[in-house]
Amino acid sequence: MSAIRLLVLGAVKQHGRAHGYQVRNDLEYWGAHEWSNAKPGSIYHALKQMAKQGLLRAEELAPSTAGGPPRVEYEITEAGREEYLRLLREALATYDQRMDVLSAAVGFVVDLPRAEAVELLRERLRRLDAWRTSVTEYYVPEGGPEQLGHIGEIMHLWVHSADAGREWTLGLIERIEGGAYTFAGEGEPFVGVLAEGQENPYATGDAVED
Amino acid sequence: MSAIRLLVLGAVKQHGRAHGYQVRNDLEYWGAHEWSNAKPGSIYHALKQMAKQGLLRAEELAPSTAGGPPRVEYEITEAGREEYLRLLREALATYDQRMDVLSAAVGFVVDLPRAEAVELLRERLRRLDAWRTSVTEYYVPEGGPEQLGHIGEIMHLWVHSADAGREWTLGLIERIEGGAYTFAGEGEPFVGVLAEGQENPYATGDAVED
DNA sequence: TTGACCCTAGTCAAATTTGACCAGTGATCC
DNA sequence: GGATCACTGGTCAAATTTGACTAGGGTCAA
Repeated sequence: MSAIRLLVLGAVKQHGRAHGYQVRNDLEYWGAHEWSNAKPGSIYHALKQMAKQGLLRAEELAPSTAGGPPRVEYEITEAGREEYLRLLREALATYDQRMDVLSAAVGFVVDLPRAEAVELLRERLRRLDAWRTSVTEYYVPEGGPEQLGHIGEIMHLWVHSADAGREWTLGLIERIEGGAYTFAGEGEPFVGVLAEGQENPYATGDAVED
Repeated sequence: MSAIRLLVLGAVKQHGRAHGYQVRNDLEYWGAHEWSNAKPGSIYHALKQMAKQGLLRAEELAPSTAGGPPRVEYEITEAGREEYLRLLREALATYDQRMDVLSAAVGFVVDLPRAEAVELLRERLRRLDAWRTSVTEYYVPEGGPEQLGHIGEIMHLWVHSADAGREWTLGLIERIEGGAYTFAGEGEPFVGVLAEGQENPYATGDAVED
């Protein structure tokens, strides 16, 4: 699973109604072009595809404001809302060592109730531990890890990465349980989209290197 | 960059001469189907594509041993060898937070001279540090990180991940400088391919979960 | 006033990736 | 002795991703 569907669904949902360029702009505002595969082609493709699958409702507008091809505005459907939550839950709970998916999920995590967010992160911990165990048990030959030669370094990398992921997840759980942030049903949600006409402070900056 | 080209080039190179299924088997032996996008379709596609680009030399054989479509055997060309080294060096030095690419690179690192491997890992450290700095500098708003709300957790994740990557890289450099493993030009290289007829101890096991 | 840019809003072909499927061969089971 | 299952060695269509390109309009200085 790539992060693009989650990002695009989330952007359309937060906007209420958006055309491709707005989504593209939001993702740039979030810096997503730096840490995910949010290229224009991918975004427009995802929009069209999800509209075809009933996750979004598309409405073609006349090319009024400017020249160029006619714009299409999208709204999220009920099925899209469900898919959004499904993707979000999956991204939080699974350990697939993909920072882009996890980053996107963290950005949307407050769309869930606080208790559920914590429960999903705990599930993440369980899967991380299971993975760590299976790596150490499964890939260690009888003669000890030295038998593997430099290949053992790959295992080392994985275990190290699992431990780092564990630590970060624990910290996040702690902060959430400690009352940080505003989750679903707790008041004014955090707004992360650009209003119409608002300039993007992060646009085309001398940004994070790829 | 995905890891598939590096993996396939490396497999063909180690084999000297290999057909698609052998490559597929080697990658499974290395567990690559667990941690990279090494599906059959990707492997066969990469072989054909790289043959078209002159990185591999293809030779069609009669469908002798078994039925089914005629097999194609591949050998690495000089251009392929250069591309292999280029991909390997790039994968070691760049910080793109993709575990699959890094894992593949670690698996092949002993194809380089020891000193070069260390130098590439040092470059990796430099880029990691640069990334960490740009994240903390660029994404912190004037009012302090609290302004970001839960979005700050994404930054937190990145910094945490950069620090973990730094630590692992430092450890690896230390072990390599301490004389571990056998690098290019230092004697018998580590053999990581399945000989003809050798059974694959890791095939279709109850493997690491995805 | 025109040429050099940038901004908006996308399109498109090519490359890659996914996941399902296919067609022989050989072994095993009952 | 026929069914079935696993292994070998792939193919193929569909989905996705990439990266370059398009086209109209505005701005701004020479």
